[in-house]
Amino acid sequence: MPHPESARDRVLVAYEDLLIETGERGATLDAVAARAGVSKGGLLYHFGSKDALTEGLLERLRILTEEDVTLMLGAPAGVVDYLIRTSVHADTELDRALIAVARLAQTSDPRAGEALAGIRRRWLDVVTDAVGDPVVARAIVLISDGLYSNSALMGMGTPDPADTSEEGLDQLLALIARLVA
Amino acid sequence: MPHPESARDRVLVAYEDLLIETGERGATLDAVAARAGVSKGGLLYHFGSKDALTEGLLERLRILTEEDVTLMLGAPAGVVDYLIRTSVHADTELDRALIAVARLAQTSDPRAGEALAGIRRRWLDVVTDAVGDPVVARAIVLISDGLYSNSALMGMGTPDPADTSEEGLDQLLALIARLVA
DNA sequence: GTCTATATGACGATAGAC
DNA sequence: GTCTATCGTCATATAGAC
Repeated sequence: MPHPESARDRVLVAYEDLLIETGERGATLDAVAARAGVSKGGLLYHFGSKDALTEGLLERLRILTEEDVTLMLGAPAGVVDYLIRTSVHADTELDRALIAVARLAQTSDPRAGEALAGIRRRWLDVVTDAVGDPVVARAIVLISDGLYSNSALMGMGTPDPADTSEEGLDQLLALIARLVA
Repeated sequence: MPHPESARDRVLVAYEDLLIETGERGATLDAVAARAGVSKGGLLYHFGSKDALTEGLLERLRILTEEDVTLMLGAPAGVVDYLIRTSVHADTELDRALIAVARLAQTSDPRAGEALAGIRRRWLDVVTDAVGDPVVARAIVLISDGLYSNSALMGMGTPDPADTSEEGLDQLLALIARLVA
């Protein structure tokens, strides 16, 4: 975010927050405006419609994804370790944008669904390159999907600590290492 | 469903359909009534409120889950084979109820989230019993979660054919067999 | 750039006829 | 058991002042 204090950016972050906390239903223009500290009219000056607001969020997700892929490719412990460890909700900027867009994807916004599918495809390609075997790569990305789904995407109360704890992830990665070897 | 033609059941199925196709936002009382072929007043005779409608759906999910666990425990090819193969969307009654409830879980209905968490816990227990190793069991259920998430829960366009095809599942199961052995 | 005020429509729910 | 009619509320979006 170039100018985090600008009203436009505050609005985008508020929209993200409300999607995460209350789902699409609660992320109304009124609520977003109140959270961002502007009036509804002020909000609609920056984003001419709710659709434009969503487009802004998708653009933000694209940018954050590119940054993440770069980090993943340069990760000291390797691509797989990076992917799995970042699959549990850690409240990073990417996490938050991803969860927010996931909320939109379920309510039949096709653009949101396509954006998520594209990101997943990107990850799968990187992992396939890293481990060689495409079936193993699929299994790894599916485990990542499962972790994400449980810890962040679905609002299913408290996720299994075995899945989200440092120790649980270590065990999982040891298991995956057996597949890659 | 005891009396599939009764208006009450038609309403419940219509609610499910609309949650799946259009998300929570589109599953309004008006839309559900129209789809079920009754008036809004007629709908509200059977379910006194939208909350009661949701409660009816959750009850239906509970019943279908019990049936599924029974089938899983008696599956000829084993528990793991059954779980993985039924993790891609196959349009069964359970699938549909599960997806519908998942839509509600994301928009902050705590009961829906708890229902899903309970089902997942149930599956994890059964798989842990079957394979012995709890870490392997976690990995298997996570792969199942990932498959579900991609093929049905998230509206992400066309899922990867490698994940949903018979052949793709066979490859995945062969990989899992290496972990269990 | 940001505000208030308002138009327009949809949603959930109630009342009461048949 | 199912209908029509209607109320109150809240959502998106517009118009126009400052």
